[in-house]
Amino acid sequence: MSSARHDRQETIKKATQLFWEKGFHATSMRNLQDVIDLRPGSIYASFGSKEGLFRETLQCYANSSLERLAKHAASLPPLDALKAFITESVSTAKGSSPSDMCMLAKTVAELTQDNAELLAEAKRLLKTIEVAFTELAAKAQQQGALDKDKDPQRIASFLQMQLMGLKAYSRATDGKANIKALIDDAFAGLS
Amino acid sequence: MSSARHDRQETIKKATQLFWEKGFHATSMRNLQDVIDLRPGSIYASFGSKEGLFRETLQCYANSSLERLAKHAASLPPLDALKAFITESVSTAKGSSPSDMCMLAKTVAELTQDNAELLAEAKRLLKTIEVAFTELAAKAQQQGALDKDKDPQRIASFLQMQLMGLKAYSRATDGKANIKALIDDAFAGLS
DNA sequence: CACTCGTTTGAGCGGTCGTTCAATATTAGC
DNA sequence: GCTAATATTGAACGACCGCTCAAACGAGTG
Repeated sequence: MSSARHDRQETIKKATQLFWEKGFHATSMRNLQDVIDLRPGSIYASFGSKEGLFRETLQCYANSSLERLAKHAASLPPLDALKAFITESVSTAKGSSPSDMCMLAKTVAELTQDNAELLAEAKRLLKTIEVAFTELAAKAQQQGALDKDKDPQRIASFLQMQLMGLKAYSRATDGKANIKALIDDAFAGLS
Repeated sequence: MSSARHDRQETIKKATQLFWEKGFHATSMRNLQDVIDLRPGSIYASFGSKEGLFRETLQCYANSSLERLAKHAASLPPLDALKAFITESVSTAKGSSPSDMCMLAKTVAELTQDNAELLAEAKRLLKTIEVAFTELAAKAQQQGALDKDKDPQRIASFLQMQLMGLKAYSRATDGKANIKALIDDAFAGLS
């Protein structure tokens, strides 16, 4: 269980791509077997179930999102980092990435109480991203880039909501819409 | 085919509730058979396939959305009607309605090219709602409630994006978030 | 009431689903 | 190089999927 012959991280990455593209229900185990090149026994020995594997892909996705955000925060002022992160999230979603949607938002949209644990996990991971937003918003206030009378929490939830809306709208319009204008409008009330 | 013994509209309504709640893939025909109280033969005689029935539920959902919007537009100034519609869409979604999500946005998020026709239909219906937004935005400009140098098309797409984001965020937070504040923030740039 | 013809029924089809487990292959320790 | 321990394989399982169709039903007509 602990020392697998295959590269666990690599396996999760490949599974993430597939789940992200097709969603939980539309992805079959046989689909996964082909993509991650493992037979059912190995998958179940490593991850326990389809749900178990999916949970790890959610965490993988959330981690890489947080890393992207941190990368921008390291080289840009907080508010610019937030805008850069959101712009990147929405626009890179148009081409190379599996779906145009946020995988966590897509999961929250798809799942019901029939998969309560996965639904709760996706919500929890979204919250961790929002917390990172809150920290950056607070930092922006300290640096005077943002009104100090605004609640950083409220700004963070607003940005999270914008990100969800932007990705969903981008997908609904096949990226034909003027996304850049929409992002500018979204940030208009802040800067 | 044309004269069914069951109430076709009532059947579609019930199916809409179920599809809206669980999504296309997670809703089984046996599920539907129970809810709409028809046996498979009748369903296939009336709607042809699961996809055919789903398509009609999408149209049913879009129509009732457009009717709600028209209802508000009949008794309120254009901009207030838009805000009332969005507020209603997001807040009624918290309780009685099947999902907290917009059924069309949920469908666009869930489906892939494996169901290309349904995906295209959901996108098309979203666009019809956006067109209604555009008309109201233009009317608001004529009445001086909105800057005339803003493109009504751009305002409409912004509002559509906001609506998608609000519903998705509301679902992700179990409606615990301060949705009213978010709506105010969303409209802050307009009024 | 008998006949007609479109509607409804529901058992059941072929296929795919997530999952299991005995058999096999691979590695690590001596 | 043998053995014990562990990872991997893949055929197969029961359950459920979307869907079909011969048979039963029932409203309208004469």
